[in-house]
Amino acid sequence: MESLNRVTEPKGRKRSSKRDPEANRRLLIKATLDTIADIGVTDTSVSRICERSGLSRGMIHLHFGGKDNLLTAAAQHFSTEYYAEMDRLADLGSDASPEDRVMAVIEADLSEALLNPRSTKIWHAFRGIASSHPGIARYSSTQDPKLVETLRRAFMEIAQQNGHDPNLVNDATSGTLALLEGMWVNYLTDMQIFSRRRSAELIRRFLGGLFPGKFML
Amino acid sequence: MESLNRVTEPKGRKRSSKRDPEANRRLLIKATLDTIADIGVTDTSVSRICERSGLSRGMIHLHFGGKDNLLTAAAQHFSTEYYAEMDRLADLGSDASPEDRVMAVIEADLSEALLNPRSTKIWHAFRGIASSHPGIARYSSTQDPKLVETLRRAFMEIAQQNGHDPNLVNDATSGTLALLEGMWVNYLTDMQIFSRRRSAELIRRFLGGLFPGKFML
DNA sequence: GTCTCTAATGGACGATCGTCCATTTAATGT
DNA sequence: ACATTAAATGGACGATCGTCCATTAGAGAC
Repeated sequence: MESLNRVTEPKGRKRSSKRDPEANRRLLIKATLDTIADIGVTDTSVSRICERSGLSRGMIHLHFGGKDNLLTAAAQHFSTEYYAEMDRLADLGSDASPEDRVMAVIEADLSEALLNPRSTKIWHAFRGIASSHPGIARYSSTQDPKLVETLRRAFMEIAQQNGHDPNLVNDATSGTLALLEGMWVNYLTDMQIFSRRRSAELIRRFLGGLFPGKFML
Repeated sequence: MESLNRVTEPKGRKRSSKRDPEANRRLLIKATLDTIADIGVTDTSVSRICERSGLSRGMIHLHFGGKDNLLTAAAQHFSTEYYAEMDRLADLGSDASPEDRVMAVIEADLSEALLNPRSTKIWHAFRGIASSHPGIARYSSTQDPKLVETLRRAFMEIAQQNGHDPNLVNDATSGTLALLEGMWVNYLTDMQIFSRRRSAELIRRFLGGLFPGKFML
């Protein structure tokens, strides 16, 4: 964001310990997400966010201009963080086999780092209000272009070894994302019963059927 | 509900045209669901529900004892209606082939009767607040026992013709429901792009991979 | 008609909502 | 040390929230 690196800033110190607007901005966003995960969007009010962050009530209007903008910023932050973590977990080098790369995405999406009580609650809360909140809808899509491209490229490599029809790659990509979506819902519905391993193996099995001879255990 | 059929009631007349508590109950539930679909759960207030139903503000407390109970009743009603319509659309006789029965469920779930703007918005709105609203969580599951059993039975018949491992049936059932879940999300995210036909064919393709020789076009 | 009982009304109520701003506090420049 | 500027505070404000209840209206029973 902040494009100018203030030349007056000495050493590597982060400003001067107090009065850090940027840190407070982030603190508010974090408090918002935590509150949503704890008590739900419906009960997430300005007062509640402030009391959790330890900041005063005026800060939201000061830094975001209103509650709606804070919510949108929180949704954007959450989405960005999610895909950044996905990149970190699933980005094997391009020397890895396409099957391994696909499975890396699946296992990353089902890992505790991405799929946990906090993130599922936040994710579904945002999705639930997205229809009536255009600003949030922009960040509640599961079809991140980069992730889609990663999957598509991998499936393409697998498919062109044999002679499959062109829609196969599209279907494999959409189907994989849809299956993962379903797994998140299963996790939200009953976290006790849910098994990350079984979920990953289920998806592998579906892909194995789609690409005979591939995705075997 | 009303266990006694008041003997004094003449003919088939519905009470006496005015003063119909049961109708008002249903009217309130319908107004609640419509409001949620229109402006979202967050903005769905007692006042808004009443103004839409044309009834007075006291009715909610009178018939449901509070807003929370009304919301829960609305979620239950919606869920019941959904599965009733699913039954109506997908219940081929048991003389139909298991493949046809599975595809009937899939096509029903993707039909305009079940998958439309109103129902997707309501469904995801309820799911979004389910985590912080135990009463609603009970009706936001996608794993309706009867529907699961229908699919499981059909996949069982398909599987036991060949000699597959026992987990195949469970995986096929869970996977089909997960894929449908993902399709609903796709529909919510972008209704313009969504295609019912392509979605159904995608799921069929995945099942075709799982059961070689079956689910062919 | 009168009595009885319940459905239904609509406003009162305190609590809380989100917004906004006068004021205070802290850091920087001179 | 003082002036300047930005960050941060916390309470005032009107609007709206959900609940509750005194009251009115309507439909049998007698």
